[in-house]
Amino acid sequence: MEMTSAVASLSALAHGGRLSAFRMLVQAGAAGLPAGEIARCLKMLPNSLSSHLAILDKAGLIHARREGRSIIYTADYGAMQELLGFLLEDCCGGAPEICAPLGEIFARAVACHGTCLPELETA
Amino acid sequence: MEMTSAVASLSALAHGGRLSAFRMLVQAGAAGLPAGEIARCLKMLPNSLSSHLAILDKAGLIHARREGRSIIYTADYGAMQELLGFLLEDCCGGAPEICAPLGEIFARAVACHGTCLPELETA
DNA sequence: TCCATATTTCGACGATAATCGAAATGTATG
DNA sequence: CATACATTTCGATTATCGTCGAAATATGGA
Repeated sequence: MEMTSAVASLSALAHGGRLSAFRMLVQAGAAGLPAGEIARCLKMLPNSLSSHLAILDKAGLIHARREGRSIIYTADYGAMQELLGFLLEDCCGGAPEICAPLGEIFARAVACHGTCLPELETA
Repeated sequence: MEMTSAVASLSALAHGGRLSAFRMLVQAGAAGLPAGEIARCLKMLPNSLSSHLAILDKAGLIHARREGRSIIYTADYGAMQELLGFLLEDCCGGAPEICAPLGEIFARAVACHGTCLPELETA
C-alpha cells in the first residue's frame, strides 16, 4: 500500500460518523447492512450518510451492492488489513520486543464478542 | 479507547506529512528523532512540521522531550496499539475465520526489516 | 552578553470538508 | 403506469484545515 491510498483510507475514517459506520460494517461481517439501517442506527440524515459511505467506498474500505431497493454495504477486510499493515511496516526500529505487545490486539479482536447491532439480523 | 480520541488519532494520521513523520518515528523506535531531522528528511518547512507534530502530540500518538537545543519526538506504541485495537474491536460479526488473516499483519510487522532513515543514527 | 542554532507561535490567506434542503434516480407493488 | 420507498446527487453555506512568512522563545557557545 502506498502513501496516497493510506491517507485516503485514514481520512475516510477520520470522522465520527464514518468511523461509526465502518465499525458497524466491520462487526456486521459479510452480510453487510443497508444504508438506511446504518443511518437510523447512527441518527444521521440519509443524504449525509450517503456521501459519507461514498467516501469510504472511494477509499476502498467498503463496497456497495444493490439488493432490491436497498443498497447493502460491506466492509473490505483486505483493505483494512493493508491499512493496519502499512502503519506497522518496519516498526519498532529493530527492537522486536517493542512491537511484540501489539500482538495482543488480536487476542482481544478474535474474541468477537459483538456489542452493537441490536435487532438488525431479525429485521 | 472511545470514539472521540480515535477520531483525533485518525485525523492526525490523515495527512501525508504527518503520516510520514509518524511512520519515521515508529521506525525510529525509543531513540526518537529531532524535529529538524524529520523536517529535512520530509522536505517540509520547520514551522509547518512543528504544527503537524503538535497535532500528533495532542492526539497522543507521539511525545516530545527536549535534549540540548533539539526537541526529540518519539512514537507512542501504546497509543498505536489502542487505535488498532479499536478498529478491530468486535470485528468479523462472529465469524473468526474472517479476522484470522489479519493476524498475518504481525508476521510481517515483527520482521522489522527497516527501510528509511539513512544516516540518522550516525549523524 | 552577544550571536547562531533549533524550534515554536502568530496571523492571514486560500483550499478543502461537513451539513442540509431540495430534487433526481432506481426499484418494487398495486 | 402511478405511487411509495430507498438512496443518491446537486447546490449553497459555513466551518475547519493547510501553508507560509515573520516574529518569538529557548539553548549552547564565544
